[in-house]
Amino acid sequence: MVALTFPDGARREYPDHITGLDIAKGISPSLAKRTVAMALDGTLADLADPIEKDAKIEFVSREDPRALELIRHDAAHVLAEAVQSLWPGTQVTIGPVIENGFYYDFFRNQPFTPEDFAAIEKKMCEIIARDKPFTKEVWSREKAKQVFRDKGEGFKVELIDAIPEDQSLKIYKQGDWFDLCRGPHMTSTGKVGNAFKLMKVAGAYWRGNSDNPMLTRIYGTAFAKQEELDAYLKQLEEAEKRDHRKLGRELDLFHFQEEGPGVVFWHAKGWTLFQAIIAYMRRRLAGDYDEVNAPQMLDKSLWETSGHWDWYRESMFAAQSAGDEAEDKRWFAIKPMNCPGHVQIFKHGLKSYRDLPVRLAEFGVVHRYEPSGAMHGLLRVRGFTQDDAHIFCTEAQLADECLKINDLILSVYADFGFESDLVIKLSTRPEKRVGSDASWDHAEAVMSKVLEQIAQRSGNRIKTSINPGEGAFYGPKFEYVLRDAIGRDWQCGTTQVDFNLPERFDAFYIDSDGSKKTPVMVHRAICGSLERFTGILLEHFAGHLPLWLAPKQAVVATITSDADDYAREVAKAARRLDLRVDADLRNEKINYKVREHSLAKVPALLVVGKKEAETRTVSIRRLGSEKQTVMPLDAALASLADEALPPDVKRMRQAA
RNA sequence: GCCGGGUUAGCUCAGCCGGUAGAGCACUUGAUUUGUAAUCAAGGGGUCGGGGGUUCGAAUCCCUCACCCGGCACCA
Repeated sequence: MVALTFPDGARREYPDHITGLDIAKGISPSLAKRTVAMALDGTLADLADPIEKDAKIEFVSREDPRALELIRHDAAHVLAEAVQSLWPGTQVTIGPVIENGFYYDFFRNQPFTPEDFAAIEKKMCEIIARDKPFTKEVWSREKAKQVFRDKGEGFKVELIDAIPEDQSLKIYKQGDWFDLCRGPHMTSTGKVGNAFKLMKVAGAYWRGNSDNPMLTRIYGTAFAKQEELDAYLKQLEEAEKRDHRKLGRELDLFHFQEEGPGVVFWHAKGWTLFQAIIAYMRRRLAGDYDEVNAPQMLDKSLWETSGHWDWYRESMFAAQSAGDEAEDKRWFAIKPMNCPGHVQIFKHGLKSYRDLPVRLAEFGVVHRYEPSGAMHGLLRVRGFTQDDAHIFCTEAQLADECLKINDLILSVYADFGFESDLVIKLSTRPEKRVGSDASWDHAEAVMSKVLEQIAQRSGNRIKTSINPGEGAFYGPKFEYVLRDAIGRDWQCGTTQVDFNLPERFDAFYIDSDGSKKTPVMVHRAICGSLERFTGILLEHFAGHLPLWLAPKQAVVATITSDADDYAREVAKAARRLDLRVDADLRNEKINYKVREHSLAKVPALLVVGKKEAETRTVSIRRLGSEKQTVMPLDAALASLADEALPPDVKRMRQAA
């Protein structure tokens, strides 16, 4: 007998091997009908599974949030059946559920195109309408391999070989069609419903390895209800509207062109925004860091010493004299990182333990030859500016330095409007690395402890996790992941502990006992790539930047030319308060001007007509609002100037 | 880098099966002095991404290169 506890707390005994379906039927036929799966002790399972031990049982209906992944998973199977019935000979591989839907990878000589979607979706609807039950069978390894081999499904055979020996092989049938799958599934294909949509096709390597054949992946999404699907599609449209590449063009911030793949042409307004971010970061570093600047190009020998030449040569740019007759035809590497340069600065002159920690910061421009397919607007470029720093310290100072960096990172993110849903990941030693296991053991131990402390100090507000094998080649790292206004995650900051580079470069300090010691080096970035961070900010704010970041903070717009002199006066007074202001004296209707500056996302419009000129007031209209507020000029400007203060400056003023 | 799709005026896009280019916005000029998201009119602007091929004839078909987009792989 098994004892099952129901959600209402009732506990009943049933014979061994009874299935969820039998129990549901026993309770009521309507329950059995609307139940698509069950959860045993919180774990989803097939409703037809026999129950072998005592558990808490819940019947999951199609509307249950937990059913969503089942709907999507089942939809992936339906997709696979549809594709194989339309194009026999297409091999199936895997079809998992992902964040916003599902995909299925197929192998076929002729890739699919979105034009095939209509036919596939039609076939999927047929399969769903047929409403065949999902049934599960457990096959022996031999039988499964034989069956799939006979069907010409080579990829499935490979998958079977990869399944650990102690796991049984489950086959799910939906009518005649079947697939190897770990499940669980709903009771029948009809439960998928019609709120699904195929989204896009893409190439994807078999098992994620670029040495393997390329498969065709079909992405789709599915929801319990049509309204949810519609809402999701709407949300995608919204995300498209805040695409920073679109905003960059519309707001005249930057552009790219063919001659410079992956390098940004910053226009005046974009550069103003970019510089506002750097100016903010500089203020945040003042007092703790020394800002330096290391050369853009250095003899490649330095990169050989650091290990970058070995590790990343394919991803580096190098330059030499363009003259055929030049005496010095050495290769200079254009810096892909600032660290070797900073080590040279540290090494210049003898350092005492009393000098440590030495914190060298640089807003250095680095170049990396990113794979052509990786480039993406500002988010992935070949030339970018890092808010980089390297801290040279003693072992004893290491943990404190990491915590100090953490404090700075969190407070910077908060100032930019990223306060919640922060995740910090610890990436540990990769397979390919430099340095002894002992030094990695040590570095990882220190960082694990620091990570714990960070989580504790945040009151467990910050989530932490481990990324095994994802560390840099010279040391483990923390990765700071923030979440934007529409729920997307971005990895920005990083803290990397490095016991290797200082040693490779023979960097040392004189300890209190007069001996030479190798310092520990911490690499850290807060925004990471400032180009990328600018792109993230644009998408986060949908181009509607807070006043302190907006490149054009206000426009003074006249209604008639009678107000021209006054408008000039207003603009001048605003500039005296360090506001970034333009005057729009064109002979245009105020409607026209309002529309134009609103589209340009200017945060504040100061409209002046005859009335305002006579009373020395301005009519303020804020972006996103139709409301107008008439205020005396001085008060209006003072309030704007106050709002335009960067958050750190505001804090300092308030403290003073 | 790999797979697929794309590149037509400053921007957004049309141009069917081959017959040497079009719209709206923007721009320039003129008129309009206007009260909170587009005033009217006229005008200028493209060797259809580059190169090659097929053809009497190519924006259109084929090849190739570059760049862009969606994924994959990569991201010191």
